[in-house]
Amino acid sequence: MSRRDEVLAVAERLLEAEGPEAVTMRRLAAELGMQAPSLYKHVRSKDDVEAGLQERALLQMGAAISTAGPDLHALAAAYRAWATAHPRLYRLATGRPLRRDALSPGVEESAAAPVVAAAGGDEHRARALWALAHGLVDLELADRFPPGADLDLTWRAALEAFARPA
Amino acid sequence: MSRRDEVLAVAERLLEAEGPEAVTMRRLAAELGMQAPSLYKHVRSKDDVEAGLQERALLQMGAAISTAGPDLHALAAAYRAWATAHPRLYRLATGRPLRRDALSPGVEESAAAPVVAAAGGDEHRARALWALAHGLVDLELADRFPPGADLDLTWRAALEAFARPA
DNA sequence: CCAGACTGGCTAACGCCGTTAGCCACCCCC
DNA sequence: GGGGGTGGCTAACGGCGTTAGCCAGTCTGG
Repeated sequence: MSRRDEVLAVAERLLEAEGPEAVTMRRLAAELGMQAPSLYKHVRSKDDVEAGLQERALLQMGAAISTAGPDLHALAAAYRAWATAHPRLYRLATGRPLRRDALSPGVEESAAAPVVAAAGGDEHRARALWALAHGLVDLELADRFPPGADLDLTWRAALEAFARPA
Repeated sequence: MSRRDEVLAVAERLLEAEGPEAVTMRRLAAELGMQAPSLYKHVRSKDDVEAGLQERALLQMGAAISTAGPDLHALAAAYRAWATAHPRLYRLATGRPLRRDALSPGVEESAAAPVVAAAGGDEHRARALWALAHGLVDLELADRFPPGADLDLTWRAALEAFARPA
């Protein structure tokens, strides 16, 4: 585990526990028992830290949903479960543009593969399904749905549209 | 137009023209020909400014999509058109939690009404449709789709699932 | 007609932020 | 045993949101 990964691990823990405003260079450094400028020996910038968190999120999420198999409902459940278990990491990862050049090769594809499989290989259907899941999660995490709405039912209604054969 | 609304108008213009990092209290003040602390005579905090922008976005977007009528494709096109015409305002508005207490009453409902209508009155279908549109827009604005993907086709594929009768 | 309050500007300052420059102790290898 | 890389440190800069405190103008009630 490189020093950079240690920083990222601390950042992830801090982000999830106390929210994005707690993830400052000074705080990260303190958590690692050092001073803020020393962080720059392991990490290029704060943006670099966030890019690292984004990649971590992609990896974790890809792993989580690839265990679900090709069933649409199982896949959706896994997606939703991971996102709500790591809400701040999810929002940080999807909230910033994807830096493909800073990403280890293959990460993006392997995270997308289960979705494409569940969509029967149709890339447009896969993207639509992904967008549906992301939209539901994102709106839920941003408290956009009226309080008391039964989101289980909403997910069922949403997936039914996709499950129905053409 | 109250002084607060003037601040919000400048903030919106600045946000869309130069991005969120340009919307600072000092910059806003300069744009209005005053010093930063004077802003606090018209606005409670920067968070208050962002809440105001969120409400503005909701109002504008509600107006934009209510002109589309009950047709699913027209509604989706209007939604997508507004979001891509005001990408940073869209992301700011959906990126922060909805402060219902700071919202003029009725704003949320009237923005949601066209979607519910297009979904045939089914609230779960309406939320799913909303999430689908939001997800597509949000992922596109965050550069998550592979470059070169034909998003028009993706939107068509997505809407077909919802248009198909049960 | 004038006194008082209210409005809306100002300067100075605080504590935080990310980041850079420059320094130095340690350790490993030739 | 000396040289260079590694990984800490302090000091500092400019920018951020925000507060305190001040004051000129205006408007209003007696």
